[in-house]
Amino acid sequence: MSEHRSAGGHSHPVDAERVEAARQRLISPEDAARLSSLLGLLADPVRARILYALDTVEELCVGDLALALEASEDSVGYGLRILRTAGLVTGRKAGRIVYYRLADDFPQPLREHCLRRLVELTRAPLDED
Amino acid sequence: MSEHRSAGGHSHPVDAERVEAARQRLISPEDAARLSSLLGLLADPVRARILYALDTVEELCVGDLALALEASEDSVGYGLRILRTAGLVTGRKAGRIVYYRLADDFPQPLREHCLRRLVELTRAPLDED
DNA sequence: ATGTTACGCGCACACCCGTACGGGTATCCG
DNA sequence: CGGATACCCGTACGGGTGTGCGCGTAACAT
Repeated sequence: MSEHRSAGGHSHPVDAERVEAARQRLISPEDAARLSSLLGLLADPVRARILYALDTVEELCVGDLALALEASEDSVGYGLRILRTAGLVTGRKAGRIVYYRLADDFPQPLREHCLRRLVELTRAPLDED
Repeated sequence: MSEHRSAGGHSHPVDAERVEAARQRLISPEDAARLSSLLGLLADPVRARILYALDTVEELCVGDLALALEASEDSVGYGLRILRTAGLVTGRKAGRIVYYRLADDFPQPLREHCLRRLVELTRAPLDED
């Protein structure tokens, strides 16, 4: 059998029950893709810090944000572009200054769980690498 | 001014107060890196589905996992390697079969919030692209 | 009007990541 | 034993990703 051994390792289950159980309660590839792309937005130190900062002070312009994070204005600008494209942040333009804040429809669970609680997780990592 | 314009867009804050407020309650780059690399593990449909599957049926071997997810055994194997390296899953070897499950010290907040609750978020996405 | 500031944008670069493929090892079956 | 199975590993490759740089634009200051 020299097809694509891609999905053809073994054809018959070892634990047919569990396989079936897993199949029923499984998340679809589409949902997984959505979830992944959403979490992927936090999978970058700069973006994560941006969101966390905006969660605490609610409004900041690009320069001040870069200043607060001690990051390059370029990377902050790029991060904001990604987040803006994804619809997680919005920009209020006042003169030549653009004030960014979390979008009104910012996913509350994401805000609550990933931004606020998971941070504490990373702050108390007793072991790991 | 032809230095690195990296961190030197503007030198004086616009909202000195907010900048200071953000600075104090900020997450360090290290914490952000930890959080990001952790969430980055979920930023892949295959890995996310693997973890979710293992969260529901608690134990599965590689082949059955690939079978349940209808994914290639290669990608599942690769995903498991990443997760195993990160310490999120462990493998119990029984004969030639390796049964995987979530690690004992699997971050509970991650399990609770990202795996279980955030999935519901993706299932009721009112808009987004 | 002229220069400066604040920000966006596009380009080029290096880099990481997931996939596919070919092997390799240990186990089970006949 | 010998062959098939279940899985792991290393490699090569295409594609996506973050960064730095220059330039453009709009707004403010002088």
